[in-house]
Amino acid sequence: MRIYRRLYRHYGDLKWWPGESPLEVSVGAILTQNTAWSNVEKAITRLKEARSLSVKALVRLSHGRLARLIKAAGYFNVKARRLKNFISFLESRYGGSLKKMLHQDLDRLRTELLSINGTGPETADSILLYAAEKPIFVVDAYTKRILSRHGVMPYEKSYEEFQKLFMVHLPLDVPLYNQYHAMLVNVGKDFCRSRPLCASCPLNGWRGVPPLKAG
DNA sequence: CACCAGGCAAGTA
DNA sequence: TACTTGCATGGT
Repeated sequence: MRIYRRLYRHYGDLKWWPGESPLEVSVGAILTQNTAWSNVEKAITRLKEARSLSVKALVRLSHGRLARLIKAAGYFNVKARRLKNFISFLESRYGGSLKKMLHQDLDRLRTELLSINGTGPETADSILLYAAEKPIFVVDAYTKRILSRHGVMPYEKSYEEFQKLFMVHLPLDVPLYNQYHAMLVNVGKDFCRSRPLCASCPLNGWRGVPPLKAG
């Protein structure tokens, strides 16, 4: 896509990575559901301080203790349950080996992840791309907002429709999808927060769509 | 003070 | 199938 090149000219290589290990990436993917990443970082930090960012520790933790540790990420009761669901699946099906679980082929792993209660399409694809390094495009709120705003696809189209749009126009390439997603998140943060910022968005003029005007 | 942030599942009609 | 609602903290 030409949008990619336009964004690349603006940002250059980002080499974005939302975690230091596959487990940290997976935990972060669940914690960031409808939540600012800055709050997720606080929760991850608490988990590390408590030496609890490991499969064994997470299995051992009670719901209440886990919920307290991740409090800063919001929805802590829901997310504690979802983390437990993920870890329980890992324990029972793979003896706690995340590596083994992530080693499968993309389609099987995606189906498995989606079968876990609390892991929807975006969470599953984040784990697939960033933890398992499988070539799947991650669609998030920024992606839908930015593409619909610039007249590429209506906002109400499904997750899979947005995902297909990227994947039929681009090669299956992990670093490419990583870079593209990172750039879209940055566009969202850098230019979609207010109208004055919007005016300098690198995508303005795409398909003739002008920046938003005041009023 | 109000509003929003890198979703998802469960309930309702 | 297609809405609607609950979940919750921290930043602006």
